[in-house]
Amino acid sequence: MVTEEMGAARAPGRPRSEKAEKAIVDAAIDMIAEGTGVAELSIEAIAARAGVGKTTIYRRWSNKEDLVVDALATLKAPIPVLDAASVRENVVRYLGSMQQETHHRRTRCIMNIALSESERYPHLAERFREIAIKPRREALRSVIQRGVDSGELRADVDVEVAMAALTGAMLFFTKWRDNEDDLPLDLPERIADQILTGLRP
Amino acid sequence: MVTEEMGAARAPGRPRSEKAEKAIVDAAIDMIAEGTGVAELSIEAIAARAGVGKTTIYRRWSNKEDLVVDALATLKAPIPVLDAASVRENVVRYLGSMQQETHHRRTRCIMNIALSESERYPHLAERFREIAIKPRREALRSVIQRGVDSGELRADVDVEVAMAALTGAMLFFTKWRDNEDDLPLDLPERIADQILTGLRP
DNA sequence: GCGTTGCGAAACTCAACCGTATCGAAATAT
DNA sequence: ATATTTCGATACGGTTGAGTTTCGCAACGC
Repeated sequence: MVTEEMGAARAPGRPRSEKAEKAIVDAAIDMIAEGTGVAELSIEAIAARAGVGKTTIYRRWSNKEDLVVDALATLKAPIPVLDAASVRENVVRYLGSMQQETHHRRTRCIMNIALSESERYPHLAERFREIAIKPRREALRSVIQRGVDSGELRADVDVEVAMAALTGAMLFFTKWRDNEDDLPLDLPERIADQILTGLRP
Repeated sequence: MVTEEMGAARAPGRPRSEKAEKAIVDAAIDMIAEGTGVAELSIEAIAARAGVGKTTIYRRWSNKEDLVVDALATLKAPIPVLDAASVRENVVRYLGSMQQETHHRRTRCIMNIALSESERYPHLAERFREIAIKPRREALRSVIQRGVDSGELRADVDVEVAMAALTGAMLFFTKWRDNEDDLPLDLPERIADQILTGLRP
C-alpha cells in the first residue's frame, strides 16, 4: 500500500503535456470570444483548433461545462487602480475602464456568457461572478464607502443602490443602446456627475 | 397577365390554416420561455409540440431565425400606466413593473435572448428592441421629460443618463446579484429616491 | 365532380458531433 | 532496457436534427 498522497515524482509514465492543456483552454476561450455560445461549442472543434486529439481533452475534463469553467478561471480581470483623491475621479476611472472593455470583443462575449448562459449553466455563472464581477464590485464599493466615511458623500447614502446606479447606467448604455456608435466620449463623466449629485451632502 | 396585386379570393386550393400557424408560433415562444436557447431550438421539436408536420413549418419559414423573429413579433409587452401626479410615483411604478417581470420566467428568458443572442442574431435583437424595449423607454423618457418641463426636476438634467441610471440600477439588481432572494421589497422606492435626489432642483 | 393546394405523418439522405476504442509513436521512471 | 503513461490520429457506433420527398386525406373554388 504505497501512499499516493504527497510526493513530487508521482508519474510512472509520460507526464501530461502542459502545452496541450494550455492550447485546449486557449482554443475554448477564443471560440467563446468569437461569439460561439456554450451550447454550440463542440469538443471536436476545440480539439481541432487546439491541434490536439479528442482523447487528450476527455482525459482531463469529463464534459464541456467543466472545461469551460476551467477556461474561464484562467481569465485575469485587470481592475483599474482607484486611488485618486476624489470619489468623482475614481468613479470616472471605473466607468471609463468599463467602457473601454466593451470595445474588446473578448470581454463582450464573456460578459454575454455571464448574462445569458446563467440560466442554463449555474456553475459557470457562479464561477464567472467570483472571478470577474466580485473583485470589481468590491473595488467600487470601497470607493463609495470611503467617500461616505470621509464626508464627501452623505452618510445616509445607500451604497448598494449607488453602485447599481453607476454600474447599471454604464451597462445600460453599452449593452441596450439602439446605436452603439454614438456613445459620447465623456459618458463616464456625465454619468458620474449626474449620479453623484444626488449623493453629496 | 392576370394581376396578382389586389383581390380577396386569391386562393385556388385549400387555404393555409391560421390555427396551425398560431400553434407553431406559440410552441416556439413557449420553448424559448422555458429556457431553450435559440441554438438548441429545433424545428422538429417545435413541430412536435405544435402538433403539426415539419412541412407546415417549412412552407412558411425558410429557417429558424425567421420563425423566431416572427414569433417574438407577436409578443405584446404590457406597459404600466404612468399617469401619477409625481415623477417619483411614476418611476416607482415603472421600476416595480420591471421587478415584477423578472419573476416571470417567460420575461426572464426573453430578456436573455435580447441580451445574449444579440451578437449571433442581429435581426432578432433588433426586432426585439423595437417591440419590447423601445416603447418602455419612450414611456420612461416621457415621465422624466414631463418632470423637467414642470420644474419638478432640474432643467439641466440629462434625460438619457437619468433613464440609464434608473433602468440600469434595477437591471443590475435583478440580473447581476449573487443572491436573488434577498431583494428588498422596497427596492423601486429606494432606487427612485436615491437617484431622483440628484435630479431635483 | 375536378383541379388545386394545404394538411399531418412518415420515410429518407446528409451532416455534425458525442463518447469510446484502438493504434503506433513518444516521453518518462526504474 | 522495460514498464507505464500520454500523445495525436483515426475509426467506430449511436444520436440528433436539418431539409426533402412521398403519401393519403382534407378543404377550398369552380
